[in-house]
Amino acid sequence: VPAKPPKKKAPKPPTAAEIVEGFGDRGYWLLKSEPDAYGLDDLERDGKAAWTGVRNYQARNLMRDHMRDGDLVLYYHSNADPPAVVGLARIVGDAYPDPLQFQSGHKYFDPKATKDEPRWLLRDVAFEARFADIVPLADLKDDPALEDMLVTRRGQRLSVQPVAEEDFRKVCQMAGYDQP
DNA sequence: GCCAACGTTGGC
DNA sequence: GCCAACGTTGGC
Repeated sequence: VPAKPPKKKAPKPPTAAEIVEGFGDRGYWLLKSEPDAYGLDDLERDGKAAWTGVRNYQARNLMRDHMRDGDLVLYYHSNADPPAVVGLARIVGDAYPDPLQFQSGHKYFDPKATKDEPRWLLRDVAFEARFADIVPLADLKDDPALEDMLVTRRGQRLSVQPVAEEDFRKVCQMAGYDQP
């Protein structure tokens, strides 16, 4: 009888669903935004913004089913130099339909969405803080403690990612930001 | 600008 | 339900 192949030691990194399961009273997230499109500067100026334009089902489901009022957000600049977590935001209120899905001709128009059966939802997001020291993606990848963060994983494109509380705290620490 | 890694679409 | 083609994301 051939021996069983040795058990692979490689521990499977947690999925988004598993990270969400670990949430307590408050959830933690990472939201990606391109600074040229809507950066932390814009959110600071506006104070609060509707997080429009999410057109990915997994991201939508996370926003709809698992985000809660008061959850905290790592604000991440993608397509930036360097890509980095640049500050904090906060989820405000409940999910509601993304109005852009109904605007014919808009980039985010969805012909299959109706007001009775909207397809895309969003949340409002409020400015919370700007990090004195941004935390580049490269630094997140360099830290073994953060290897379970979705954003550090190869090929991960989700623009709405749950973050484990300990990872959230660690990133704040790296940013020189005292407990939110 | 390149391109790997995805997600979506649509023919069959 | 399969899967090739296509479009997008986003680091590098």
